[in-house]
Amino acid sequence: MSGEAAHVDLLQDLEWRGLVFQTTDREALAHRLRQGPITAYIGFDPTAESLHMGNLVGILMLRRLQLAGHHPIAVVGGATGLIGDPSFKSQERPLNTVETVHAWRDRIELQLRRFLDFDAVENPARVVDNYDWTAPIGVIEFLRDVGKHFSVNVMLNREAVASRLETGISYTEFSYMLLQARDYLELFRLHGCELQMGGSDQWGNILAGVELVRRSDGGTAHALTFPLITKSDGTKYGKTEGGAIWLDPEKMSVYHYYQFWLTVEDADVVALLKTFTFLSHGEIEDLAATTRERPAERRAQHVLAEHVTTLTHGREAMERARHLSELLFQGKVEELSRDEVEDVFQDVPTADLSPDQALDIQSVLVLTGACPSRRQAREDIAAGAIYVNGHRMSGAEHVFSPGDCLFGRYLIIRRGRRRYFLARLDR
RNA sequence: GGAGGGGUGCCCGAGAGGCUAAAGGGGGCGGUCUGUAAAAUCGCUGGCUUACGCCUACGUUGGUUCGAAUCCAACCCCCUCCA
Repeated sequence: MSGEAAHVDLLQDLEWRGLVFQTTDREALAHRLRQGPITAYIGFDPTAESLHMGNLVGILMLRRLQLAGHHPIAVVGGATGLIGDPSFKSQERPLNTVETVHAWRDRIELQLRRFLDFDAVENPARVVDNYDWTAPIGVIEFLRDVGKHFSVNVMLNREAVASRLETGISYTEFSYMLLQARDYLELFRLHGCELQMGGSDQWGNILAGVELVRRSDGGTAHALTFPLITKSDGTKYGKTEGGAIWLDPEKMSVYHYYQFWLTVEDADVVALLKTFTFLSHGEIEDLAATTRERPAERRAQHVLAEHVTTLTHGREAMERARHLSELLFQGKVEELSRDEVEDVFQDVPTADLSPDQALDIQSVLVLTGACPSRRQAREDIAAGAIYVNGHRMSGAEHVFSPGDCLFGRYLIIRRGRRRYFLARLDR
């Protein structure tokens, strides 16, 4: 990653990228940032076993901050993850067990470590767990030292909690804000942390921390939120195709991750480049112009997919995904070499079939997961949606012989324009 | 506690004894067109079956009927109003 961002004013860069939604006193924050390195944090609660693309925005915010010479802290919510953030949630969440949350926390910490530089001489990144300072506090101490600074009246008026007043909210989740506020205070005291960032849904929680720092220690703490990412039409990303865009390759293969970024709409691609890459303003403007003038080229999408996939999974994995994409969408599938099939199809749903198994096309489609049922398989074939080894299938009764298979083993199945599946015959 | 209204397929929502695997939307999946885009347009959208057909499905359990999503009873949830 090039560090050209260092030459640009950080706040202005963030604003240009559309990454600033709200801040506490903007001038005060800008002034503080100009004075010299600041310590800032973002929290990540373990609510799943992996982080997703929404979290990536925050991770990259920390990275941008670090590139600009500041000190980033990533907080994993080993404590807050046990409580549950009610912000803008319509329903109370079930409590996960301590074992589950802490297992998730460990995985998430490993993910976070990929994105930040922990060996920087001047400003190494840090990962800390709020469980470390939250678990030891006694109830009485907590209620006296933290609780006394909060007005329930104010908390009830927060937009983030408003919807829950109708459906109900437990005391547990209602307390969440105090824990997060105390995190900020703790980091302010321990590391001189003066800025907390987060998604716009975190504004209330962050402000609670800002106020606690002021009331408790008379300190000045800043807040900055970034907008939650949505498509140009206002809908959420990853709603289709089985949900979230996960950063963990076990949960979403590198190929599918690469494909997600590659197939992004023209209307969204520039905003995504700004949010998810470290490309300079000039580079992004060039790509925007290319998208406008020669959209069919999809330059911006290619650059986006390459950058974000490399960032998340490393260069080698990205190149494999790109290679697979090229083979599947440009090359002739039947021209693949044997090694390429083995190497590159790792990320595609695969069914291993024993030689004595029936190889009629309907069974093969169901076994590979290409079609949910034999009935659907027949319909898909009739609709012309099924290709095997590059040839569109027309008969629903076809039975494959080893001779139909690439290298006597492989049936490369494509459903529709771009979904691939592999059937592999055991030997 | 009392009085009403309601629970239908992935979601919303019609249906009010046979013509209902259940209108219409949305979503999803495909075809065409394209640029692995958007928009448009067409088709499919419970399972098994070449097909006739069979099975499973309208909150749950029973019942009435040749036949029930539709009628009856009990039960479980949800909403509104009254106390």
